[in-house]
Amino acid sequence: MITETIQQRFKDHGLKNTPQRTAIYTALVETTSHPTADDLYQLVSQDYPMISQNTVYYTLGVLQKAGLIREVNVGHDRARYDGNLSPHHHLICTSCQSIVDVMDERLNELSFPNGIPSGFTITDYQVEFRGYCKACRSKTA
Amino acid sequence: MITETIQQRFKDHGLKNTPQRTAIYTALVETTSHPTADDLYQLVSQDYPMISQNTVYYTLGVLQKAGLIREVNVGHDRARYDGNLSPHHHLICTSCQSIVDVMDERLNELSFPNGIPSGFTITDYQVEFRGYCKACRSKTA
DNA sequence: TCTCTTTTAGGAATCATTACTAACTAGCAA
DNA sequence: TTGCTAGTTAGTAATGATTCCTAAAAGAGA
Repeated sequence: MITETIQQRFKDHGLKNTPQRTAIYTALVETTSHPTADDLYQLVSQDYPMISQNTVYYTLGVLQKAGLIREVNVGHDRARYDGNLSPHHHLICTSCQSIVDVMDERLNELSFPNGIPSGFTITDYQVEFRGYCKACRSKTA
Repeated sequence: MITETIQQRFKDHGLKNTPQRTAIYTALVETTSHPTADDLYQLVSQDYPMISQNTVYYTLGVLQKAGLIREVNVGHDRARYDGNLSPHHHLICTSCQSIVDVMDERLNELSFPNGIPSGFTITDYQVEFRGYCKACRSKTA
C-alpha cells in the first residue's frame, strides 16, 4: 500500500494525516490476522515508542466511523479489527480464535430472509463459519 | 416449558437442580430477547432477591459448556445469551442492538465455502443480518 | 442420615475500554 | 511564513463487565 493513497483516503474522509494514524491504518490494511487494539499497539510501538494505547483506541474509532475499517466479532473478549473492506466472510477457530478470510463469491448473493418483523430494513449481512484450524485439530488428536 | 423437563435436562448433563439454576435457564428459554447476564440477574432477582451476579455468570458458563444455551455476538459490549437451540440466525439492529430471530430454513443449507485453508474443519455457521428496526428508523427519519 | 461434590454469595481483583485533560500539530488562510 | 483553530495525542484516572477466591450452603446418591 502506497502512503500517497492512504493520505488521500484520509483526506477524502476529512481526517488529518498523522504519522501515528498512518501507521495504525497501514498495519491494519497489510495484515490478514484481524488484530486486537493491543496487537496494533504492540506493533506500532516498534516504530513509535511514545504512542499511547489511547491513541490506538481513538484512531480505531475514527477509522471505523469513517468506514475505512470494520470491527469483527469473535466472542466477547477483545474487539478485533479488519482493514479489508472487500466483501468477504470469516472462518473462526473455536479453539484458538484465529480468523481466516472467506472470499467465496457465492456467499455475497444470499437473498434476504423471510419472516422478519415489518419495518425492519436490512443493510447487509455476514456469515461466520466456525470450526477448528489445522494446528488446533492436531493438538486435540 | 415444564419444570419436569428442565430437571431432566439438567440431570442428563450431570448438572444439579437448584432453584437459581432453574430460574435462570427458564428465563432464558422463555424469552426471545437475547438478554445479557445482567438482564437475567435483574429478572431472576425478582424471585430470588439474594441471588448474586456471580451465580448468574457461573450458571451461564455451566449451561453453555453443557450445550444447553449459546452465546450471541453483538459487538463487544456485553455477552448476550440465547436459550433457543433450534437452528436459526439473527437480525441485529445497528442502532439499538436488539436481536431478532431469523428462522428462514433456506439459510440452514448453505454449502461450505471454497478456498479455506487445508486442514480447517468447519463445524457450523451463523448468518448475522444487520439493519435498522422499525422504531430506530422512525427516530432517525 | 451421612458424605461428597457442586453450587452459591460476597468481596476483591482483573482487564479491556472509555473519559478527562492539557499539550501538541496538521491544515488552512491571511 | 506565520497564526489560528479544530482535531489529535499521550498520560492518567475511571468505568464496567467479567473472573477469581473462598467459606458456607445445599443437591444427590449411598
